[in-house]
Amino acid sequence: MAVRTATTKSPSSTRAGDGATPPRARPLVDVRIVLFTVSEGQLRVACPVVAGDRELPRGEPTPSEPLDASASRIVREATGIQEHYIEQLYTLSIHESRDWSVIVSYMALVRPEPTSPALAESQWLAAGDLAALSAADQMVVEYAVVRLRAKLGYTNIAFYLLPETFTLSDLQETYEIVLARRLDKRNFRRRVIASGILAETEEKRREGSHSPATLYRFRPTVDRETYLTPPWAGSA
Amino acid sequence: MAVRTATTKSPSSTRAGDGATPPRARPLVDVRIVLFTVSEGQLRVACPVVAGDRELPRGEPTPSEPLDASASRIVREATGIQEHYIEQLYTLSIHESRDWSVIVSYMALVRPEPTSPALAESQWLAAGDLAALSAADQMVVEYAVVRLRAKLGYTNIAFYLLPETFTLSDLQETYEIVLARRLDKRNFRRRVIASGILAETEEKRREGSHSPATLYRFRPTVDRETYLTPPWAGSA
DNA sequence: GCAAAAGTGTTGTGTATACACCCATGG
DNA sequence: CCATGGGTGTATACACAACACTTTTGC
Repeated sequence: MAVRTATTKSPSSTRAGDGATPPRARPLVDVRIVLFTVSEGQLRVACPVVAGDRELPRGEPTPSEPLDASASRIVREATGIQEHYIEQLYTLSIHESRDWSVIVSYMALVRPEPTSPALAESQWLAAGDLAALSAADQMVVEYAVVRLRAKLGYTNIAFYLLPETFTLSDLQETYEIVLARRLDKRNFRRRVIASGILAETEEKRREGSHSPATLYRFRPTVDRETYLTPPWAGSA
Repeated sequence: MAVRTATTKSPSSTRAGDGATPPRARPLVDVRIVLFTVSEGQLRVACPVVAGDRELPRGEPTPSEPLDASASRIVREATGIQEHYIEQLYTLSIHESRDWSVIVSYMALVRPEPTSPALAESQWLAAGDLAALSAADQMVVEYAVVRLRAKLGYTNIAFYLLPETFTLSDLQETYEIVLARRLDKRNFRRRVIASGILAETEEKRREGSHSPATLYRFRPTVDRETYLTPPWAGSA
């Protein structure tokens, strides 16, 4: 079944900077980030208040950065937080308050730092209660949650939601919060141990009236995150 | 581990159209599509020649279309072909010939039409031989191939690379071409039958000196493609 | 009658799930 | 001594891979 001969001439009418065609109006490129953390038993999203409205951290890229670096910078500028993981989600074109924007959405994760969280607690919304956000922002968050849940299954990503060392129960709790369902303790432990991403530490944590729990850390192994992330993720 | 109080004020310096900040230079939003087909035993990519160079179909979005519709229109304008499937890949910011562009890349599929393929055969490059393309375009194609291969495994996507009806051998051949490896006939047939995505037709195809082969078609069932594709894929 | 592709089963191996009890500790 | 969470094993079902021969047809 060959693709046979018959040339259609038509391109170039929409070409970029070829001088012949007058320059078009350009959309605003608007990078928005869904920054997650887990705190107080909930999956939360950073939603700073800007001009009275809650919104996702957002901003424009600059020519001198790779796009992923722009996203990271925008997180920092909007929240004062440096995320621990960031990944692009999707790009879409919308109209919002008379602007034409191309929104490039990102998902980012930050560990619940015990020290200086840099963003008031009130500025974190539970992922299940997004009514305060614009429709576009809600859409982006919903999708980010889907992606985050999916990626828990086949990557190390939970790493970026936990402190340096943690117990297996901490890890399981994080999974359960993000997935919003209970997991079987024995199966969970077996799987996560078998996967080899954890290293047991010497220490144990003793708290409460029960056996002390072994602390683990994630192996810095070259990890499984490179699955559906493009090779260039982070060029200029 | 609560996220505690300490507000950092800093956003809004990078905000969009809030009049206070002078308008920044905006990048060109450049949509590029990797349009695949399978022909003559090869996975091929549409690379029309523009101004003497081979390049991926590309163009700018307009305010009145959803972004995915822009991509589809650009395919049509650049190749004369209406693709059968299209999906967004990734967005990145690059400098190419003095322009600052935000490239939004797409993967599209078109069935090898027996009738009027609308693009000269010479304008299709084998996916393994991309030397004629720019570095940025090669990067995009490489990634599209990765995604296409991955998606073969858990979606109906091969549907869009085959004619209406086809034999199991045709289907297997398409998989083998895209994946660039051989598959076991019995396992392949069992899996694909068990998945329930195929419907047997009445007809058989007789060609060559051997038994006639049963023709199948894909079930129009609501399909598995909705996995990692965001819910809004196709809004305004 | 022979070349060429269609079609067809079984077995082993690994992976995911369901499920319940004892142990160490602090108070 | 008791309440709390830490930690452990087994049986079953399912998915996947390896593997070879018979049948139908056109020439």
